[in-house]
Amino acid sequence: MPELPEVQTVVNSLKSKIIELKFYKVELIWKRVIYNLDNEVFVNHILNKTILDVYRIGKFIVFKLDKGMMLCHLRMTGRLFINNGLPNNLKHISAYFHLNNDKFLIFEDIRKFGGFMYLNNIDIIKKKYGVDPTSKQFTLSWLRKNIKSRSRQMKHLLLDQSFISGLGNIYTDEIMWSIRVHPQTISNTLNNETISKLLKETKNILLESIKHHGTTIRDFKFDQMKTGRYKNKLKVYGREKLPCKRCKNTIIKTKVAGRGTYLCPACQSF
DNA sequence: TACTGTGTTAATAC
DNA sequence: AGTATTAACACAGT
Repeated sequence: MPELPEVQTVVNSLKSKIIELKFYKVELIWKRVIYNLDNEVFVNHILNKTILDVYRIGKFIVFKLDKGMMLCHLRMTGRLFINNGLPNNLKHISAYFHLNNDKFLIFEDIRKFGGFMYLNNIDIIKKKYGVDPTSKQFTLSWLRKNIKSRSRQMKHLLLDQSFISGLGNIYTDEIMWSIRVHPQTISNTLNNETISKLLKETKNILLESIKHHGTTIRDFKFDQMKTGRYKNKLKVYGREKLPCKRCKNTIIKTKVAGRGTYLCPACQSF
């Protein structure tokens, strides 16, 4: 499931191949693939626009155009890649964009939850989404203040995109394990030392995962079917019934914030 | 056949 | 106001 490192990996894989190009033709196969506008209006906005930059905000891939911007969200199974031609089987292709170098930007999405937006400016997104954990704003003083002023289960809080933008189910479990905090711990009970660890480990885990091109459990692919290697580095996610890599106790799978949650009941005490 | 997982939003409840 | 819970979306996999 694409979270911050996976989205960054897709951005990195697209960037060198798409900058300076234009959308020559757009085909929206899945009719609900545009989140915020009528399909026709969306197409008219991006057609013949030059792509000036590609970057990430939270879990959004942003295509900066010479007027406005196009955002893509992969949700759970979205794959976005450049291809020389169209695939033979269009069954899971939600949309494709014919580029003016005769290649295609293809959006494949088995579950069809992913999609696109066109925006004139980024203010709406900036207002709605929280601090990016790889940005300069993600500091100890910010984290302390905002964790202690809330009374929420830690996993719930970390998953809240309006608080920190970019984390999902895999990395929240990894972060909680690495700082030895039970995911149901209430945020305002964390001490300063633990919050420091949270800051450091969040950055470490995300940057390390980006280095390994993210985590592929099942669906995540980038750049024509390449997979991320961070799965081999996961300490707790997906390790139900296996020994904890720290204390050898058995990892359990439970439900927190409505999500499947992996944890070590011995070193993440509650 | 029925259930699960997964990101996000909307609706609802406390 | 702040927080938690559930359903909905759509589909493959079990």
